[in-house]
Amino acid sequence: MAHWLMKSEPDVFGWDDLVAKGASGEEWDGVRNYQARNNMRAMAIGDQAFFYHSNIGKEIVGIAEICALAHPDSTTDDPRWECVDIRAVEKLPRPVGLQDCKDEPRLADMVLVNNMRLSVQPVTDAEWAVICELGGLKG
DNA sequence: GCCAACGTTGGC
DNA sequence: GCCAACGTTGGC
Repeated sequence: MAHWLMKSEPDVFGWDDLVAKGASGEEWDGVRNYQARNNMRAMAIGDQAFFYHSNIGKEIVGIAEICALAHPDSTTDDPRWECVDIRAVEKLPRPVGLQDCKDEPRLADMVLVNNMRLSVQPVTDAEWAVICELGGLKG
């Protein structure tokens, strides 16, 4: 199973908002970046993604799961843009901050650290395990 | 609120 | 196809 990381500004749409959507989840619309879109196209049902709060908090707060494959973004008529649906799975016992990632040598190559601006990123299995550990999950 | 980094757009 | 201008993102 592949792993991902998705960013959101919590004052626009945060972890609590995703939890409130329940099992049906939420359309991850509004992405206008080819790399991010390509990542979403590569997602499979059941893939898991870290949910990252940008700007406010700057930390990974929980784990979400892909519950719908990439489909046209309903917020635009532009056929280039697609999005997946995600739903909340589990909150991290301890949020993992951006600084925590920068301070962790095993995460030195993480996209979050090196290409800060990409809003939908792949996460390697090794990085996933490290962050689960830092976040207080068994993995 | 500022500004640096990055991606996209559009003129040539 | 290049590159300058512009817009957006996101940390600080």
